[in-house]
Amino acid sequence: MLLSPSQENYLKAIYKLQEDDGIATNQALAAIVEATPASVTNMLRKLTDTGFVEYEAYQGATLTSAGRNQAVALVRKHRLWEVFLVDKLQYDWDAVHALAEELEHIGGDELINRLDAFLGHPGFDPHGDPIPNAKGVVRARQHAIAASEASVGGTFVVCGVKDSSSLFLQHLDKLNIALGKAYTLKECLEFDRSAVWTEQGGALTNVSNEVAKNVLIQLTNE
Amino acid sequence: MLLSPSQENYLKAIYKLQEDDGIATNQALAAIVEATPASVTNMLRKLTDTGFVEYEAYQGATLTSAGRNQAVALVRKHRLWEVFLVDKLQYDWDAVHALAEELEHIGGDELINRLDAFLGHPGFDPHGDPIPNAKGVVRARQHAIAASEASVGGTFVVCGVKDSSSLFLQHLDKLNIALGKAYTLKECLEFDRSAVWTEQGGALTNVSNEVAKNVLIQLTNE
DNA sequence: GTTTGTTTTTAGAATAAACTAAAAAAATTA
DNA sequence: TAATTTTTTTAGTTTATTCTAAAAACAAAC
Repeated sequence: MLLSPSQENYLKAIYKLQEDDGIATNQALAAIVEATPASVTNMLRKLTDTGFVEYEAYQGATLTSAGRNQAVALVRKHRLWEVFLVDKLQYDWDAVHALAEELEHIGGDELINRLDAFLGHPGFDPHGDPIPNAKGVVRARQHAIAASEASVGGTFVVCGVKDSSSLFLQHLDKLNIALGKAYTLKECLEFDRSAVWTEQGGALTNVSNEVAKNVLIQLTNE
Repeated sequence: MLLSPSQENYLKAIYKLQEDDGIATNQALAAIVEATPASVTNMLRKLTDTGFVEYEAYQGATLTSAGRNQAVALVRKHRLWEVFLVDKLQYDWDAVHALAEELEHIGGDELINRLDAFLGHPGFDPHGDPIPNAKGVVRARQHAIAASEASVGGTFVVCGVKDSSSLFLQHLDKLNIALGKAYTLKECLEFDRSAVWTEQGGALTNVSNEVAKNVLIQLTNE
């Protein structure tokens, strides 16, 4: 069964919503695929007919296993292309999403498996999100929590972001926060719930709670 | 002005026909873009309205300079992606056309210029066709003639193909003929106009006239 | 438990790109 | 030149995806 780019985007959107919220409502889907709720109803019909989605009026959409396979394959393609763009073409991590969004619809398994091999079978994309393998298995990020959950004195490594919008990623660039960097949480400021992080080198960074909530970290025992 | 993949394909087709035959007829276009002549008429209208094509009923289509710029940019994208697929992803040269056909519609100048740099600014694609530079300048292949034009005793290097269909390229693979290889034309056989080529190493290859007409060579003075 | 408000669906229409079949123009042949 | 063939265009449909506006269903609040 061959899917159009548009249909693929719907499957990806349903997948994302199911992962995040458990339920894919019509309106949430409309926001993601940038269409009206009426268009979403239409497309869900079609995807139900072709067996990728289960959907009953007013009940929201669920992926069938065929649908989930497609969605995971798309996530894999998206994230591998992002790795390519950052690692090989030197793009900044905040600039790759839109291009990967186009590239993910190209070719089939052959292309993406070759790309995967060329990139050295990376486990994570430039935002720290795990890359499903060729069989569609998504390895969960272990021990990742939001930086806002850390306790004073704790040490951690930045391993991902919750928000991967350009705006947020550029903000992290300005704060000089990047994946893989290690910090100690020095203190939490009562006034605005912002935090002070120190790098190994000693540099101080003031991190707002809004930012900390969207940075994923792994605690280190040291 | 933003063009759809379909519109881009028409521009590329007109460009190709103008280069090869001088004139882009409705029917020839239909064959290339795989549509009916009626659909071609429709699209030529639209492309005329948007200023990429000059077209009057029954007179065939011509690219405006805007149209030619677009077409050359597409050729550049197509050929650079082919280099990527062969050099980096280890595809065979007969397998890359279809994928490049999809990839060429992705992204803009930024992406393709980064890809170009990553590949080391290649001058030719895997079939020996020249790659237009970022300014749209297409360097002509110098001294290239069809292998069928060589004279007995002459030495030459294979530098391209006229036919880049999968079928033909796979045939060349079977004959062990590849770009960059040097041969001497040993003899021409009267009976079926086939030729005998010898490699430096001494290996003999029997080449039909049909094949020789589609292999491009550069004569070497030795 | 009505009323109010939100979400979803229906119904009908728009757009892009393709199609078929028939008419018109151009090219070729007799 | 007239007749025939080929090519191109016109006219009217089709398909996929989207839209708007109105109706229906659901959820919440009084």
